[in-house]
Amino acid sequence: MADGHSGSSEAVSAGQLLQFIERIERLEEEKSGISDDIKDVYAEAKATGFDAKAMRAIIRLRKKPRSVRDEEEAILEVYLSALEEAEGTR
Amino acid sequence: MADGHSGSSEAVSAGQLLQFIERIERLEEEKSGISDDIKDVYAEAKATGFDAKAMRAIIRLRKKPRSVRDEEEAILEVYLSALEEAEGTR
Amino acid sequence: MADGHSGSSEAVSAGQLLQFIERIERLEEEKSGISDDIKDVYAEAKATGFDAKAMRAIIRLRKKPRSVRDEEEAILEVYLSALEEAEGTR
Amino acid sequence: MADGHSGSSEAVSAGQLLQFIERIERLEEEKSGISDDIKDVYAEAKATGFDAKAMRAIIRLRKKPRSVRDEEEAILEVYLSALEEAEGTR
DNA sequence: TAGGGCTACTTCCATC
DNA sequence: GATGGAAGTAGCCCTA
Repeated sequence: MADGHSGSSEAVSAGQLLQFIERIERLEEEKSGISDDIKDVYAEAKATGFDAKAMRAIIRLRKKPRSVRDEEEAILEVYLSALEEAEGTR
Repeated sequence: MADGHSGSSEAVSAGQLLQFIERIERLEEEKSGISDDIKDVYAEAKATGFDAKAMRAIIRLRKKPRSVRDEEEAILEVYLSALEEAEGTR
Repeated sequence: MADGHSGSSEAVSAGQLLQFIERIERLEEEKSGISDDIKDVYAEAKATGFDAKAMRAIIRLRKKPRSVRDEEEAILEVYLSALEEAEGTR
Repeated sequence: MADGHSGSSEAVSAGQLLQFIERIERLEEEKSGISDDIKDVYAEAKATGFDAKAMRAIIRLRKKPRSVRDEEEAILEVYLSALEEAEGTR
């Protein structure tokens, strides 16, 4: 064996592990680069006179429609059944 | 019965529901008060010259049973040596 | 000096640190106990026939009024100004 | 001008705002896609027999510059010995 | 084992 | 420039 303590299957595992780690690290780098880009856009918008906080609010709103509909429908149902039950006490 | 659809069992349910809700709300208030207390202690410690981050690390360490901690460290070591090995083969 | 390496100020510091740590740990224990109580209430409610998810929705709703009002007013303002501007393009 | 209150500069602003918003939304979509990719890699690694938690720990370690890591460990050690000392005096 | 809820951390913004 | 507070995000756990 080439080195003092490793057989081929451990070598394979070690190599695989390293590959996984490095793939993740590359992806996280990309992700972080995109986060920076987003920051830049906010900064540019701010420099143009826009309010970042308000922009975030808008983006949040535009993002919701799907999730919001789900959640608010659920809440509505809850309210409705709660009301039905509460009306039973009158 | 006064109205067309509610009987005493719904009344009971609605009352029970409200009681459950209110018990939970009281507990959450307490919990949130304690969170505030914890923040206060960290602030006080910080004012005394201690490093909050390190304190958090210590508390985390003390929370985990020794055996768990040892095992996690062991796995980590194994992985780290595997990576060293793998990097050594390039 | 009593031991081989510590002076009284270090002793004080060490004692203070320990006290801070233990105060926090006690508070976290209380907090975690309350979390457990909350879980118990949910479990009890569930056993009584209520839907925990719906209960959570209700509690969320009842909790909001303050924060919601803030946030949704803010969003409303944003929307209003955005609309004012967008109308300028017609 | 067609309406009573909007001039070309508001039109420009509204258009700019929309452009900023859409740029950000596109970037956030990319970011979220990458997050999904990362999850996939962890899942694949796990299926291969690796422990995701340990992998995260490694990635965290590799991300911090050696100097930072050393310093944090040093502080932690100091605090830990302080605690040992303080507990020894009781 | 996948999903959702909870917790904790980090990052960002506003204030002094 | 620092500090505190708030928001968004990631990791963990527990249930179904």
